[in-house]
Amino acid sequence: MDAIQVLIIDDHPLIRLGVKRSLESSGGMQVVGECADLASTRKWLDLNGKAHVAILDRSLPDGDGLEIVEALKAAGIKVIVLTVEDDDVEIRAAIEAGVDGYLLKSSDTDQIIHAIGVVLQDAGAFPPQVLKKIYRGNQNDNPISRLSARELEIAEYVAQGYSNKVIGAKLNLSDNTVRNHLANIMQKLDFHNRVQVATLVLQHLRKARRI
Amino acid sequence: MDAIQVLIIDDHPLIRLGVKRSLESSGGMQVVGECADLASTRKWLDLNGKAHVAILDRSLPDGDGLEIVEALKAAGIKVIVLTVEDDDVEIRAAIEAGVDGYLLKSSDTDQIIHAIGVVLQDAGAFPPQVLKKIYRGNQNDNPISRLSARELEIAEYVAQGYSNKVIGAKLNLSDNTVRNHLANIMQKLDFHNRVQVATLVLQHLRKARRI
DNA sequence: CCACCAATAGGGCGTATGCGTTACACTGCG
DNA sequence: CGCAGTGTAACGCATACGCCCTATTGGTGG
Repeated sequence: MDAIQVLIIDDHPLIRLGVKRSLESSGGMQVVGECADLASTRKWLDLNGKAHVAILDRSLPDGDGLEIVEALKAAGIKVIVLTVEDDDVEIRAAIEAGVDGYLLKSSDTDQIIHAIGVVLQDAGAFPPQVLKKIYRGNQNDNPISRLSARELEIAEYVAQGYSNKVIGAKLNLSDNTVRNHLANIMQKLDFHNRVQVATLVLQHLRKARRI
Repeated sequence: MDAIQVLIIDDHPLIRLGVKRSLESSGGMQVVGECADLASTRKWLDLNGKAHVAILDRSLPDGDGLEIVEALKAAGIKVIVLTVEDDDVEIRAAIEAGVDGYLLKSSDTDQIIHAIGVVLQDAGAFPPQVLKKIYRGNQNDNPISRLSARELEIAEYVAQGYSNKVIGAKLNLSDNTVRNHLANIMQKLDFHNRVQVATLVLQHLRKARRI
């Protein structure tokens, strides 16, 4: 059997080296490419790069690693995300992007090799610790998702420390209206003042965009 | 000349492997120990482990890597921090803990080898990108540091969404007193409402403890 | 010892906020 | 079509908040 061809996409030279050596020393694997960012990955694909599996980091200097998943899949390359992000939001975003596996950087080298074997059999490689996160995440689903678009807009202004009157001016609304929206927001979230709304929004932002 | 002995402390097997291979392939370096957490590092030191340099990660499963710096220095081991944290707060904390070098995990393997050579000559290994952070950090020094201990305590309760009356009850204060403290806080920070205070505290917490 | 500041506490005043309620227009869905 | 959901707006009321002010106590530094 021919060697399994692996593409490594990670901006940390140390990680690239670690993955490369652990794969090559396991036998039967061959690293056919190393890319440090999205741009070089696209170039590698354009130059007719072929591989069976890509090991993909999320936090790349020029964007989110998930942006390149589609192109990789189109080239017939299985994608395993290897990242430090273990938030349920992040994991779900990766699954929705269509990745075949999700590993944490704290993984052992064996787990990575095992995951590659699994995804090549068209199965999903999601370790228990990762699945647990998703499951728990689905339980107490993000409370902020209950807000309507308009309410979310106002909640974001609240989080920036604006008064109802100022928010009203910004959105061309009566401050009465802003107050009503905020009242509805607080009712939906079971909060009793605007500071709680602000903290929730800030926490949510911290998760949504990685900071 | 004998080989330079290096101890690697990092909870990520991939990073350990990457560092190990890059050091060993450079020639003249020998990895004499690998530890994944604080506890095993202490054990390693107790068993009379000797090394010239330690490559230390900050985020370990059982605590902050900086906690072990003192013990390493006491054993005559130079310490180079290798981490993803590039906040000025984090960098300054490391320098105060007495580390000899500070590298980001995005560093190239050459930089690590170079840093080891530098610290063995009793010099500090702080790349320009790191030093720039500290410098800029010193400029607009953390505004929250202007608050007194009591004010900070109240600011933290504000960030948790409590009203003045509730904060007063929690601290055995009159709500008038809480109000006065908060007024002083807002004056010091040039803020005009409690939400701004809350957001600042939350941002600060995000930096101080890594989340 | 005096000056200064942090911490505590209170009063007063005007405004903002939170809470309940009502009302109406618009949109989409069964 | 009717109905639910959403966005908009207004009113009144009680409370919280922000912004003045004064005052005492205890510690720190000149």
